[in-house]
Amino acid sequence: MAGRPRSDEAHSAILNAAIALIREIGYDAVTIEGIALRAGVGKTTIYRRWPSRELLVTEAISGIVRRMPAPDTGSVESDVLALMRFTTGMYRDPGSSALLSGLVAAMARSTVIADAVRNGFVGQWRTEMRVVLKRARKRGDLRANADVELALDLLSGPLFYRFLLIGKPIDERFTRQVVASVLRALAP
Amino acid sequence: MAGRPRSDEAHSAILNAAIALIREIGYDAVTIEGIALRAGVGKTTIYRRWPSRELLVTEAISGIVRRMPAPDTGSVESDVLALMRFTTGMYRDPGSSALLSGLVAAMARSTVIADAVRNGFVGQWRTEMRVVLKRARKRGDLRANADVELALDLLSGPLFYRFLLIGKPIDERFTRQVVASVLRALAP
DNA sequence: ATAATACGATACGCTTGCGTTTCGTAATTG
DNA sequence: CAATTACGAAACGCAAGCGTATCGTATTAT
Repeated sequence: MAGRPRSDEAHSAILNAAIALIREIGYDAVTIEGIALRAGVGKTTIYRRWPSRELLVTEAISGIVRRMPAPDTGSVESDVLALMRFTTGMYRDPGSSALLSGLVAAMARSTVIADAVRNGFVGQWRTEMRVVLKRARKRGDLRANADVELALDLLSGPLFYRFLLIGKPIDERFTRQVVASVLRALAP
Repeated sequence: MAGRPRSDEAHSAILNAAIALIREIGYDAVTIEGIALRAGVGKTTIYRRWPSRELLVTEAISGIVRRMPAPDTGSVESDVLALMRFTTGMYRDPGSSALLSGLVAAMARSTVIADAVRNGFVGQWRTEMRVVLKRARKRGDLRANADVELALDLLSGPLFYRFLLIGKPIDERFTRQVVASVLRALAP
């Protein structure tokens, strides 16, 4: 076979433009034409690769996953805090509010996007935190019957809620308070 | 002055149609024309009352507030649970996912809508829960220095997070686990 | 009765984005 | 060099919703 190969440059330019636009104007407001313009690419190039905006965005979301810390300091509290700070770091990023809220809205309407998000950074975070908590439990720093899955929700939930619904700052003090409370609840 | 008065019927029909549509198709997909059609009303009638979709929806949101329980059973746990069940009841309502996620996305882009939501059912719930927790603290069922505002986030957050982001059921068991954990963390 | 205002309905011109097609150019294989 | 495929750019017809204007009708105060 012959022919010009598809440009990897264009591919990633499109994905990056998609994420940037979601951050700036929200998922629902993002258009294929807008992405093409931002990426410096013809619409044709996009349609050749993705049949729908949904699948494009799904792939873009999956690419958001950054390297996540896998802390093991010997102290539950500092391990947990390290992962919590990864979350708060994300929240501090300008545009993350539009990004996250747009994704949440899209998730409510599309199982494909919902799965992509849950298997993406959300799932990864939970996986790492699960390791930290199980290790702590085995070590006796948490109750033997402590429910790890519940703990994940207790830790992430308040930040997520405060960030998206209440709109108050997720500062270090708040984060520490949440961690301390949850660890106290699960203490032996 | 003379002239036909504005129809209260039309007014509430429009607001109801707006809420129903947000539930069904999400905030971003709701159009003025759709609302007019659903309400059995001319577009003119809508534009005569609201200058923008945003303000219309803001007023509709403010109307969502239902009567909220103000429990005082003598037991912290059952008081808290009563208010928590008010929340879970909302979540159980079909379409509440699209409603809430759509509002969250809108809040990220409009301070007006954000304020309406926060002063609406969210604020009311927090007000009631605040009363319950402060009473419990005064009674000595919670630590004297228990942070009530933090407790509100610890209680609502996990449900909100699980509902919108994780997509797992908010059943009675989960609710009880959250309440028990938070009360344990704040116990004297 | 008459003037004033709101009503639902319908049509208007306008804009935006859709998904497709066409074009001349660029890159790759054989 | 020839065949093939991707590229960016531009134009296409189409559909939806915008906000406004114009109907004839209905409801009120004077």
